[in-house]
Amino acid sequence: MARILITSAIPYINGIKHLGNLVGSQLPADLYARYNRARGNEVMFICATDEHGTPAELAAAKAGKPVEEYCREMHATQSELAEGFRLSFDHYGRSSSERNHKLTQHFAGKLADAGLIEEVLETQVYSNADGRFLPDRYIEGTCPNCGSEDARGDQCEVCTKQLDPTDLINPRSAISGSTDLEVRETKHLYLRQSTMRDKLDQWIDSKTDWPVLTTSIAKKWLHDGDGLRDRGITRDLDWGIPVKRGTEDWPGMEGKVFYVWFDAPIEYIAGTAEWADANGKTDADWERWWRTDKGADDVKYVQFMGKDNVPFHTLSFPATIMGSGEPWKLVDYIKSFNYLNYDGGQFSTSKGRGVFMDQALDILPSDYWRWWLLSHVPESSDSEFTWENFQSSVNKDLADVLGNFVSRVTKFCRSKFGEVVPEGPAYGAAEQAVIEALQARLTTYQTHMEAMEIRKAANELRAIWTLGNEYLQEAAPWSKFKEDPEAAATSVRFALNLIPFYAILSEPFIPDASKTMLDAMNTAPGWPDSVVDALNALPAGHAFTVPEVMFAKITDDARDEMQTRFAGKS
RNA sequence: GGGCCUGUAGCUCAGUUGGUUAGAGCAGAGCGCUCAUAACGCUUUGGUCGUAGGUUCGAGUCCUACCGGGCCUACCA
Repeated sequence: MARILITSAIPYINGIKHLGNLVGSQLPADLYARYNRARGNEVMFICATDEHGTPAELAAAKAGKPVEEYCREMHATQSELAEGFRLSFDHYGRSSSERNHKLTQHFAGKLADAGLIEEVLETQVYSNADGRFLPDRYIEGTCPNCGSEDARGDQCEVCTKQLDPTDLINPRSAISGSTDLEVRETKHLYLRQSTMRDKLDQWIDSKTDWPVLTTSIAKKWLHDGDGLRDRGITRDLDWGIPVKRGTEDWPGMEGKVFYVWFDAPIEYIAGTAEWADANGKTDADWERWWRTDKGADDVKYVQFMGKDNVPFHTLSFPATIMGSGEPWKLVDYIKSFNYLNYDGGQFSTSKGRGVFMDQALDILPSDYWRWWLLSHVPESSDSEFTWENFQSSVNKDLADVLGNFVSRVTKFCRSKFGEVVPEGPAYGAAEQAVIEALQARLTTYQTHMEAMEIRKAANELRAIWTLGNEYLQEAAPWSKFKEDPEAAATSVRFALNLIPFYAILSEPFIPDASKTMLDAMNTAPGWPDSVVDALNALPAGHAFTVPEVMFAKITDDARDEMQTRFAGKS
């Protein structure tokens, strides 16, 4: 039995996430977690909300709430939505937790002890009206290059020229519009990750099986220009983890907090500690996942994330781990994803364009979304959500191929034999042929799931469902029944046995439907290590019930209505 | 500007280290079945693999240029 540690990139706190966010990390991570649990592996699956940073403060201010209260409420909301999508986290933590405070400060202390922290005096733009330092992109003004009036402090979107905030003509705060800005000196801590470049480079080179998307981004950062640059890990903000060196104050850093990208990945570890706290476990119980000196040697650690998160997970976080000099677990595999677009463009929170997690669950059950999203997950390039495609997948794959299979088998049995598994002679050549086909496809399915080739796994699963319909067509128990009811009974018994088999294989993709199938068949088997045994599991005389329609189809009218509703406003 | 990814049938995508007639699902056409959510099964029509060159006995697969789409570019997270 293997031990698998799984983390999903932690979603930012400032609002409800859209389907693109969901499919880019949490959903595939959940698929992998469910699969590994089903195979009998010991799984620790951690996610959390990422709560610090300027946008969180601004979102709270906009909502008219103290930032702490805002984050607590949004965490509750996101937790609820995660449950709605059946994301099976062992713990859904918060980066603002006490555990993360302690651990982040601990890492900073260790890095400082190792000589990897440098204090840097820099100048930044301060807004008197807003009472805060402004990140570069929160400063707007006229572009000195093209004259556009909405250039940002980091780059002009019109002419794409890279800018420095002080380049802007008539600079103003993007938050308040105030022009009462001044340049102030402020001291910050930098992580000297440039000194670890060669070590990180070798480490990345050793990961030959990682997706190209992952390694190419890491390589770019390692070798672009002068190579990996040092990175500021503190900010002048109120909301965040106070800068401390371990448990000691850090002279000169009073009133400053750690930068969200320093503390966010540490929350993976802290979140596991939160799990222990929440479940009456000891420190040893979470440390055996993270400390190679305390039992984590045999752990396989897999991270899931969108491509925008790759630099932090391939470079900054490993630099933190390695630089600490302590035996923390490093990631073994990074599965990264491209973006999901929406109907010919991008999802847009501000324009209300696209489907957000809460809306999705209002419209249709989570299994519908899970199936479409996972079977179209943007693995090799950006992919696109269209309502036609969604409707076709749901109606064809779920309703027609799987749902209708369950329906036709159970209803036929009920009308001819009652709601019990009929007997009939032993399986013959026809059944044997199906068993062999299933065994081959099951092996392929497992290979894809283990390799996290999600689209291919979904295709294989669909092909496994199709085998049931092919069998029925060939066996035609409705014809046999007229001359040889016993032979028909065997066919029906075999087909009924396929239902729990399908339920188990499908569970990582569509957990609710899986449960419906198992409940209807009144059974709860484990993973089918042997297809023959699995298809003999339900004996003659076993009672079952005919389930309700498992997947209602999406009509053209409903589809058109949703397409209009979520088109957004320009 | 630089880097990376991507362009294969109407649509969504597979195509392992270059090797005989380029595959799947959906959509379309035909046939069959009638147990089932007018569902299912079988057969079948669609592609000079973005364009132009090059390497090779042989290229969707490697190289170059160009065209199109996307992402990243370190103070949004």
